[in-house]
Formats: sequence, C-alpha cells, structure tokens
Amino acid sequence: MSDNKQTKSNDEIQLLVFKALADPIRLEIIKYLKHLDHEVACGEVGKVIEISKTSGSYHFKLLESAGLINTRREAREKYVTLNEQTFNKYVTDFYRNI
Amino acid sequence: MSDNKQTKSNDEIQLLVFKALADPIRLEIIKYLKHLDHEVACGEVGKVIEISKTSGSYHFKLLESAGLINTRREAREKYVTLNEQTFNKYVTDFYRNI
DNA sequence: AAAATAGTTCAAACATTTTTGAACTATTTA
DNA sequence: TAAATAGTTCAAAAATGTTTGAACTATTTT
Repeated sequence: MSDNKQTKSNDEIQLLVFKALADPIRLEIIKYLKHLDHEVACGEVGKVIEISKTSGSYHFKLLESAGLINTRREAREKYVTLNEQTFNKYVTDFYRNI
Repeated sequence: MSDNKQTKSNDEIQLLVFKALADPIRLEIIKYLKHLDHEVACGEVGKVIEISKTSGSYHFKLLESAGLINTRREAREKYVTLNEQTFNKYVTDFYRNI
C-alpha cells in the first residue's frame, strides 16, 4: 500500500468530477448505482449496461479518481457505491460556491 | 432567423451541460461571469482570461448550445450572462433527480 | 491441480475535442 | 471611404479520451 498524501486542489477535483460526468456510460453507471441504493460489484453493473470488462474497468477507475464512488475489494470482486459527499460538494453546491 | 423547434431530450442536454463544464477554460469563463454578475461582451472575457478570439468563439458556442449562457448581440458585440435556470436544473438538482 | 471467474494493465487503434491561423461578415471610427 | 474592431467559420494539426483484445494477477470452484 502506498501512503502518498492526496495532494489535489479543489479546482483539480472539480475538473475531474465534471470530466467524469461528461460521458454517457458513466452517467448510466451513476444512475444505476443511485437507484440500486446498495453496494454492487463492478461486473454486475457492467453486465446490466452491457459494456466489456475492460471498458468497465476504465470507467470505474475514472469515477473513483474523481471521488464519485467508494470501492471495497472483497476477494475477486470490487464493490462500489456512490460517494454522496462528492456529489454534494462538487455538483449540487457547485454553482452556489464558485 | 430559423424557427426550428429545439428537439433535445433532457438526457442529451444533461450530457451537453457536463461536457461544457468539463474544461478549465469554460470553468474560468463561468466563474468570471458569476462574479461579475452583469452582462459582458465575449471579447472582454477573452481578454481577461487570455485566450484567442477564435478559441473564445468556440468555447462560448459550446456554453451557449448547452444552454449555460444567454447571449444578446448588439451591433458588433455579443453580450453574455449565465443562465441560472440551466445550472439549477442540470447541475444543482442533478443528483437529487437522477 | 485445473478450470473458471473478477478484475487490471498495456499498447494500438479509433474517436472526439481543442487550438491555430487565414479568410470572412458586419459594424463603427477616423 | 479606409481602417479598425468584434466576432464567426473553416480546415488542418494537435491533444485528449475511449475501445479493443491479449496477457496478466488473484481468488474461487470443480
């Protein structure tokens, strides 16, 4: 495990967040997770929205590095949920705070 | 003047909005307009944030087609303001409504 | 132990977005 | 009327983002 301090400015995170939201597949993933409202494995999401596992891996990585999802690995599987705090801070409150 | 009915679904607009927000120059423009809080010509914004007029034209066009800005042409100049309604509907309320 | 499953990584191919400069329209100023 | 100003359009170049399949790690099932 690396213990690098996460040194990203709010502006950098803000941009990563909007970039992560600027894609139809990632919006589908987000909608799916919001409506499910509980932890689910990446692979299951990928099956539902019909993308390859490689493509899934790519999109989940982007969502994760924007802080929009929380992930937990259990054995072979990686479980994800939405990170509401990030949505609140960088999306819902965006216009108010700029 | 064309009188084409604007036939874009909410999902299409939602994507255009996030794509428009996924760029550092356009975020700068938006911040500038928000803080000014009154109408301003494209050219003035372009000068402040130091971009070429061609680049300005390109970015303002994207913001406009996402509905994030209102524009008004007066003689040579094009005046812009933020369109708060679009921010409210597609950004602030995004997470609540998906 | 072998096969199956979940996910990652890599580089190449492909697709989309952004920048650039030149040429253009329309308006205003000298 | 000529020159200056504000902005647009175009196509080519440059930069970024996404998909693909093969090879890989790690875990679980048979």
